[in-house]
Amino acid sequence: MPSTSPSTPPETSHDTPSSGTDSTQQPAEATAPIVTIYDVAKIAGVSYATVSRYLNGHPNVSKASAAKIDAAVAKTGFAPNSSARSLAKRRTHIVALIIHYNSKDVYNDPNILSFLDSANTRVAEEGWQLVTLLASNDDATSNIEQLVASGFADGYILFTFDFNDALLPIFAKRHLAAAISGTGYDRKSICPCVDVDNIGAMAEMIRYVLRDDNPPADRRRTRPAYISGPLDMPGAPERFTAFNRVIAERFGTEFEAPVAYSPKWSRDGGAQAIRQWASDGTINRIDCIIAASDTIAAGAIDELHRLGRRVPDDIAVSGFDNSAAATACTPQITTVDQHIERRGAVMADIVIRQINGEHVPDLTMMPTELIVRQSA
Amino acid sequence: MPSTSPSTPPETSHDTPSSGTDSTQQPAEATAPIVTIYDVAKIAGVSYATVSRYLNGHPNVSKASAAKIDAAVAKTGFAPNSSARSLAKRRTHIVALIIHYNSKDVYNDPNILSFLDSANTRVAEEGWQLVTLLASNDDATSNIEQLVASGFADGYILFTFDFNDALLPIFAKRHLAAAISGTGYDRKSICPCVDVDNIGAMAEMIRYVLRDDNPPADRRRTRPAYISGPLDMPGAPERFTAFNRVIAERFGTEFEAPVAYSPKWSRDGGAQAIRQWASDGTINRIDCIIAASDTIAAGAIDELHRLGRRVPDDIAVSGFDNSAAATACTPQITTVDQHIERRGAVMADIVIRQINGEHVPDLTMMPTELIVRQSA
DNA sequence: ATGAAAGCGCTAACAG
DNA sequence: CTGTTAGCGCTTTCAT
Repeated sequence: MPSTSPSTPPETSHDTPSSGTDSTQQPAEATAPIVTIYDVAKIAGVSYATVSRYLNGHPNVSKASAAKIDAAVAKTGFAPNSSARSLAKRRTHIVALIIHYNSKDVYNDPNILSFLDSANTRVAEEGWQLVTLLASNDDATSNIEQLVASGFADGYILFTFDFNDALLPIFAKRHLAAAISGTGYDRKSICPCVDVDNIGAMAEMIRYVLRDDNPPADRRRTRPAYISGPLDMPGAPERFTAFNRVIAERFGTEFEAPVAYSPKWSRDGGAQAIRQWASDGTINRIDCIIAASDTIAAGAIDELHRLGRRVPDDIAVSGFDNSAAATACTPQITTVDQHIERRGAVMADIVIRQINGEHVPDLTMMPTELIVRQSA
Repeated sequence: MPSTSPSTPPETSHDTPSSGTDSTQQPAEATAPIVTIYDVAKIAGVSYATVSRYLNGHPNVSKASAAKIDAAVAKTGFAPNSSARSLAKRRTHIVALIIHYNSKDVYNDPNILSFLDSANTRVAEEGWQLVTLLASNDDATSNIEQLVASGFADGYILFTFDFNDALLPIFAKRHLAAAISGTGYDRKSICPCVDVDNIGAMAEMIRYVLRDDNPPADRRRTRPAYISGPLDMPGAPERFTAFNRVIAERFGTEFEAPVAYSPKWSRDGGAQAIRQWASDGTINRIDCIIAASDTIAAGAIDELHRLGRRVPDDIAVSGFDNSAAATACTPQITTVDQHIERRGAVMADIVIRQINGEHVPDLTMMPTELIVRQSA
């Protein structure tokens, strides 16, 4: 009876639970009874190839079969096993978003969640799945490295990598569908970048803060200072360059503006800069602060308040990002909107197109917008 | 020569790229040449079963073979395909963390990232992979439903589901390894819960705010008001219950304290409550506000400042969570630390233990801590 | 339109 | 210690 040829594949455990006597109710607890495509085929009375075809939307399946299959699927609650499917199709239909941060720093970036949501939505539209991997320590990072090498996903979105990131080499080596946020990496050897024109946008902001056509003469800002973001992370060097350029152009190359370096994109970095400037007297020689991000600006404003300075009356402060920190602050922060909530979708799109074999640009620049509020 | 018996399996495309002449450099571009365990076996000169054994840390592999395999792996950059591995082992080694939020609300929850980091670290320790799925819209949610049914992960951590969540039924139906954050679901039918004693913790806070042993007599708070979180989400009902109880116990059951309902766990909800109370005069009849979360408290404080009220001099405000919002505020917020940064690890642990077949408690309560700062 | 057969890349008994 | 033999559950020619 068991003809050696697998006309219906190996009848191992595949058999509807109790095909006949359903008397002895098992003690339950058992792992969910795996229902396979063979079970469905048997119940529907068609070959499993037909079930597969139907489920994958192939044209040639009769209405009769379709109906029977629908019924069987409904009855069994069948869902095709994702590993088996991926193995057979050599496509996982997964796009992985890798967030690389040194653990606690993650919390300082108010942009992450909106970026994530944006990418998630775009990928979901495609019927694929976005999964987020958090590389926040060495363990996690090396696991992820392994995962990437194992073909876990069809494409990758890289977020917040510093220039020396341990994960970068694997993307440089293997030719994977990917996109990275920010420029300044050794671009050719990695993957397509998406960024904003940090230099242009920051320059616009600084010119706005230093504007002399608008406010009353006694409010014109002439003594600027800068708080930089971490220079080993994308965006920070460019924004700093913009500051140096505009200052040189406005006040001459010999003009020396105070500069502080925040080691992270955090409120704390902003607060520390102010404390330092307060202790060395710099604070009395400046009338506006250009901060490299909203969080840094917010931290600075907090500390200025603590020292009894009024913002913007005594000193103006500008930010960058238009993140939640900008509006949660009093006064609300004048900033640059880099539309981070669209960046995720744009990057997802670039990855998807690569997966589909399309060509994508090496560099995509997204627009920015000056948002004038009360802080500057 | 091709002996029909698959001693070395089907020699389809498996052959090291140019095994001999490496003259004609291909135009590159091609998809990464898939290197399999067969390639490694062939190069190492052993059977692929031996390679598999060695790579999976089985005891019986000779040093000689091991060395040859190491060399072959290094040479080829081989990494076992994750789909094939999962299919054969019937284990994905993936734990999925599902975050369910109505899109933009995600940004209002400052707890997410620290929770995520905590879970991520715990899962990575195990050598498994945590992946985060964001159910922020219908598309994404139904994709995730499908994914869960397809055995995408070995276990699931459920975060921020409201009581009527569309994803809950699938966990109730299939018997999956999972853990959910918060109580108040129809527990028996879903999965193990992890929570804090919201009632106890909030009661402690309220008693602290209303304390009469500590502050000068003219600062004793006797006219409390409450701003509730969204009552369809875990935690909110319990905290509200605590308020009602303590107030009744302190001032009698007929005492009516003003109550506002924030539709989300957001700053905005706190601000709106204050605006409402300002417009109807309630604001003049209260001297302390118990807010259901730090974000709500922060929004309330902002708005109070805008109205020229001093916190805590004119009115005290307390929060809950000890999130970043609590310290980013001036004055810093007196709150309850629920150690969300440990919750992720605890939940991950519960899921892992289920996967390993261990028994886990239906309900795990985590400790809380009253954090006294300046706002109350 | 549908069944049979082969195979995706890997693990895991089972014999030696 | 190692090779052989079966699958894991699904997709995809290839005939029919």
